[in-house]
Amino acid sequence: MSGKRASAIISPRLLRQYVPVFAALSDETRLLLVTRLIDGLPRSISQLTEDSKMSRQAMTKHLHVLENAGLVRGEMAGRECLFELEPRPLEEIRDYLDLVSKQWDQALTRLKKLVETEG
Amino acid sequence: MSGKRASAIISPRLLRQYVPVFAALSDETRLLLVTRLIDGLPRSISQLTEDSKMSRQAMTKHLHVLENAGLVRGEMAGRECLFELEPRPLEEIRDYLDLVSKQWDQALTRLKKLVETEG
DNA sequence: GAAATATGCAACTTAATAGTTGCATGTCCG
DNA sequence: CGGACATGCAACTATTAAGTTGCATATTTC
Repeated sequence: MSGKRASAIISPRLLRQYVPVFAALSDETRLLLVTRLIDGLPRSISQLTEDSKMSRQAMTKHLHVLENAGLVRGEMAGRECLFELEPRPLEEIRDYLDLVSKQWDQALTRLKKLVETEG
Repeated sequence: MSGKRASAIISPRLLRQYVPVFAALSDETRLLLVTRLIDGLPRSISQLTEDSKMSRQAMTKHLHVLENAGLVRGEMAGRECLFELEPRPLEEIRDYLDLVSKQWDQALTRLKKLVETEG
């Protein structure tokens, strides 16, 4: 019963999958897009561009970055392209960050114990 | 009792603070650095460079990116500079992602109800 | 069918990022 | 003190990202 060292190792292979997701979220415009699509309602590119100071093409590029990271999904509906949120990747990196956080806490506890034992 | 719409709005001002953190994590080398420092033990730049195929200067730059995002803290100790993890920003964006995730679930529930009512 | 709307594609500019190399400085150890 | 080690600073290159403009195409709507 000597304290389970649950330190589930995070494989580099898995880490690599997170990179494009973090990259997609490392931009204010795209973070705003995500929080805007949070209500589950699909929106067209024009709609999403409307109250922005950016060109439609710039917004389109941002949406493609999000789409390539799997964070949104666009579907043609007539002449417009409707985008909606895809929460899976968000949940994955949240779980990753949660794991890191928990491992950090475990590590601190372990280090503390070590000091007590030695001191 | 018509279903609390707890949709705590996420302020753009707050969102902006997350950008550099996500940016710092949008690189494989830096993600590896974070997971390596997760055990709480400070490590010198040389140590962190050792089993990498990268130059020391490149690694130094990566560490500075992490440091500017508040994710690590470096301190001089004699002739070497020891870096250790600083988990606060990680926890903050985890909480943000958790909020997004929860709002998404709420939104889905709401939409579902709406369909039931109308149908 | 013509006008208005929504989008896609391509070329281009500008700025930022990742990486390199070379050299200078400071610290430890014999 | 002198050599080895650890780091800092600066200049330079190459690649990628963000944004623009212009034009082509498809779809509504009247």
